[in-house]
Amino acid sequence: MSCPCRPLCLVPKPNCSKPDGPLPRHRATGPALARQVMALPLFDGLEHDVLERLMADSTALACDRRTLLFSAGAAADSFYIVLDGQVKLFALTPDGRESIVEVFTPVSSFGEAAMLSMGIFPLHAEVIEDATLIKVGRRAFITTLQSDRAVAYRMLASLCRWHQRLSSEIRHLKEQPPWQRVAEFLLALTDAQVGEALVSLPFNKEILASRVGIRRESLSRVLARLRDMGVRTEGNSVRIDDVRSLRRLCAETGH
Amino acid sequence: MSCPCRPLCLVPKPNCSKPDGPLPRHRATGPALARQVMALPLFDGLEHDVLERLMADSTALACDRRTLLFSAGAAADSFYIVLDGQVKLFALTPDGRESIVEVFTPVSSFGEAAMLSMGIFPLHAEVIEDATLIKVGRRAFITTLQSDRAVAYRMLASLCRWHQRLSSEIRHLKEQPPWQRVAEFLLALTDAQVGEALVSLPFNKEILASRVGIRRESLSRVLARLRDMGVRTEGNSVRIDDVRSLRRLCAETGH
DNA sequence: GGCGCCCCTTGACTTTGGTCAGGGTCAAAA
DNA sequence: TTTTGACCCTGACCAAAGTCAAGGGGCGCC
Repeated sequence: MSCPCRPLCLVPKPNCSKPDGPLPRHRATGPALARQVMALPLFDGLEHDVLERLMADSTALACDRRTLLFSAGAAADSFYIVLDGQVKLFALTPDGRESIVEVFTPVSSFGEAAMLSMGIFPLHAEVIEDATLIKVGRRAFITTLQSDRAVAYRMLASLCRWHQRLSSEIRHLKEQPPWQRVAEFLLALTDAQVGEALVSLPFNKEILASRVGIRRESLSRVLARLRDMGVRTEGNSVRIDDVRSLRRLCAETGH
Repeated sequence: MSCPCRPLCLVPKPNCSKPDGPLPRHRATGPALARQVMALPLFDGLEHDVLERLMADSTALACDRRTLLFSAGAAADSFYIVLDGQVKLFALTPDGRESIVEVFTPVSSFGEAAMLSMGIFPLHAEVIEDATLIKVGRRAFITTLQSDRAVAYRMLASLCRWHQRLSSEIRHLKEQPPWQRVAEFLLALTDAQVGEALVSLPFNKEILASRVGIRRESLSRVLARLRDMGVRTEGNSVRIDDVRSLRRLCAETGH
């Protein structure tokens, strides 16, 4: 579960000759892994040895589906990086239903906010697809922050971007009807600007419904209605006949 | 519009004998103003001279209602602190309606996120109640960030808290029916935990409706329904008969 | 095969929020 | 005084999402 030489040696220095300790269930190791972690907006451009030190105080976790990482109210003394698999952050409504706030896919991180502000997780986190995670402790992280002021600045920018994403989601929830939110979600899965696109849903429909803020029955109906607009969905693969025209439809009046 | 001695001399050092330059339309000046600015979570605990330097490169603005501070797409090379009055951040839907994302009241700040991430404002900002603002330039701010690493850390924490607020709002939008969102909004206006409470709405019903994501007609109906639950509203003052029981109602099933 | 489980879909019905139109109150302007 | 405009409420109607119930298809397992 951990690297042979250190708690977690993800970032061998260029001249390191030791064989990379493979992480369970995750294909990338050593340099490839390092490249992935450094691809996180959070750590983008971080110096090699700073990252090395950070990772040395972290642990890698291999978690099965349905593992509960933490519950709301738990002390947040670390945050997580998703290398593989998926993790959902959700709340429980008083009547026992769960509402999914976010789903994290590789490569992304979550929990920094809770860790740095209140020190308490406000939501529950559960692995929904067998996952490989890195757990980064608060102390190590703060040390890193202080060792290099560029890190703090970069992290600030990264949080700001995230902030924008959240506030645009609020906008969408308020001003778009559900079918447009679904359509935009699908469109976000492809880079294509024109013509046809074939995308595959990153998770099942129950979760997708929760992400766009409707029930799964409504999602079914929405997808049925979208069929008339050239969105054919079978299983978890979706073919969009004309990306451009769908985008136009989404941009039109929420009415 | 600006302080007599400097672009903006909000923070006279203790031994400064110059008279405080009064800001138009804003009661607090000099030390009182400094106290207000330092009350911002963003600047909480900032050293006196650091703040002084920051403010020296800022400008104070007295803006009338309906002033457009910036439009979506404009270059974000500064952010704003609200000392007095109110500013709304909103988007325009394709059919010309506006949806308000946030309303800022004293003392708070906005625009940091846009400034630090993309450098472009994603929303429009308009003064909705005659306001006194401080406009802080990017360069000065970044200098401050770098001069004191504690600032960066504090700002990180502050952004994280904000992040939590946003993500809890997303939760509410998804899992609560409008009447609960309205009720929670009202409850957030009082500190009382039990018994009766008398609150006054910080802005008119049109804006309130937009904040909770419904139309003003719906808000009227919601307020009418809330009357049966002991929420009497006349004008912009609202009396809640039993805070405790209303809170309980809100916590119950969104169903 | 037969069974149960999971995921998804569909239909019938109910509830609710949006839309449109009308009207009321109040205060400032003409 | 009347007029105007800002703000708010209400009713009638409609479209859409939630709810409840039923059922289909795929898949692993005994």
